[in-house]
Amino acid sequence: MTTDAERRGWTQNPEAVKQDILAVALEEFAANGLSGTRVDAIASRTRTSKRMIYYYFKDKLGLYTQALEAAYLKVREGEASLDLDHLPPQEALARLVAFTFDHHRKNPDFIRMVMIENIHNAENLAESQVIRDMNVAAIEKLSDICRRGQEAGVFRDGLDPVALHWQISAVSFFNMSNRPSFSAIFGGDLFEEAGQEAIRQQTVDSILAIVCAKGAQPRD
Amino acid sequence: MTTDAERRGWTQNPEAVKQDILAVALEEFAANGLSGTRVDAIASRTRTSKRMIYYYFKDKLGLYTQALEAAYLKVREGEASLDLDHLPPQEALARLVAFTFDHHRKNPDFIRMVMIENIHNAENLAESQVIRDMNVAAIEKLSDICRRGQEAGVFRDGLDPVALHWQISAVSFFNMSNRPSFSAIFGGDLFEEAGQEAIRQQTVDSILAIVCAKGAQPRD
DNA sequence: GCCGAAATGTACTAACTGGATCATTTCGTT
DNA sequence: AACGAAATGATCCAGTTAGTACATTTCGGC
Repeated sequence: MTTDAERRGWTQNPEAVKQDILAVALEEFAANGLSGTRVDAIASRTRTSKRMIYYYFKDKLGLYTQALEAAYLKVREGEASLDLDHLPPQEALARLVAFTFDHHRKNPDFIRMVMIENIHNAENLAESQVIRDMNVAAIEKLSDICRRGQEAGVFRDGLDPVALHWQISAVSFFNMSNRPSFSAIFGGDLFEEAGQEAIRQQTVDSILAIVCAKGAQPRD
Repeated sequence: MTTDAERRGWTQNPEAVKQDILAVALEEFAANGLSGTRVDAIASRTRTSKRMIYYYFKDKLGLYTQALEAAYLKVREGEASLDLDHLPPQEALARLVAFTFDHHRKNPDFIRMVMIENIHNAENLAESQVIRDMNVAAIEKLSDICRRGQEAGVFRDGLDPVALHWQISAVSFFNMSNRPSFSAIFGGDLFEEAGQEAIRQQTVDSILAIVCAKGAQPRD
């Protein structure tokens, strides 16, 4: 099927142009970093021109910021599907950890954007109210599980959901972010499928271990 | 005291010049990334000139590579002081984890260099035999503890020292690398002194939990 | 004290790169 | 169908930056 754009020179289509640019920009920034990315490189991979980048996104940093938001948005959308309310607390937590681990694996561009943003001290991320809101919401699932676990007496008191989230994120994130250096040094075994399953299980176990009340049953 | 260099124009001092350049380069690369760093910026902070950078390090990438090696060297030197052989396995492991956690905190430049290197898929790191050797040696302490723990019957069988090291590194590294984004989103409480002690303890606990043999005493 | 290689300083350049300018086309509204 | 705002294309430019050419100084060995 030939679109209008192909038949004639071009058609006005602001939204599609914006999305086209944004998608390419995300890939380029994720691949090359902020200063490493060339605006011309983005433009040339686009169906439109550099002119439009500046028209819609003001400047390189504006484009980068929106690409960052797009990355967060995409990843948080993928999390929404997870429903754990019907599971007992231990099982729910185990699922959440395993899911988080896998979810990070499936979103390398997101990981790289966050890495890059951290290199820049999260200065752009800090400006984005959108991103803060998304993430604070993301921790509610975990808080909920903690509360249920404590009410059921299977989790210990004094749990800090943020600290738990911190640890879950740490391993899930590091697994992707430092894969190149880690496997360059220690070999790639851990990043084969079998290795990944092992460290995912190890992660689940270690998280469950620190939340479980003394004397409570280990699950399974 | 006035040195010869100050009295007259300058003195030949290859080694000092090299080290001067390298120290500044490490700071600049750690702060700004590979493509974000300006060779002129390094040169101007040096007691010497850009000319010497190219004289001793060939090009920007050569300088970067050596700065990376210097960062690794410095951090691995700091680890050598740790002696755990006289401690019982559980205690030794707890100490190693806590030490690793703190050691990462004390070396932000190293963290940032590794982050940057991972952005570049560890391509330069992979080339460096020096770095690989250093790191493989670093895991021996851990292997040793595992072996002792298993012989004493307090650690479970089938431990993988590399997987353990992976998890210890993950939290210790993430604690520094993602601090900007994490605290932008969730606030900085975890990175105050009290918060850091809490998550360090949480890390120690979670590692001990996954190595301990079923039914073995929790330490303390 | 002199000679040559190593070390250093100064000035320059060619290429790159973010961004701007100018001109043109589309298309909803009237 | 004409008008004006929005959207797009084609070029250009000024500042930056990695890297170099050329000249000079130091200093150990003889």
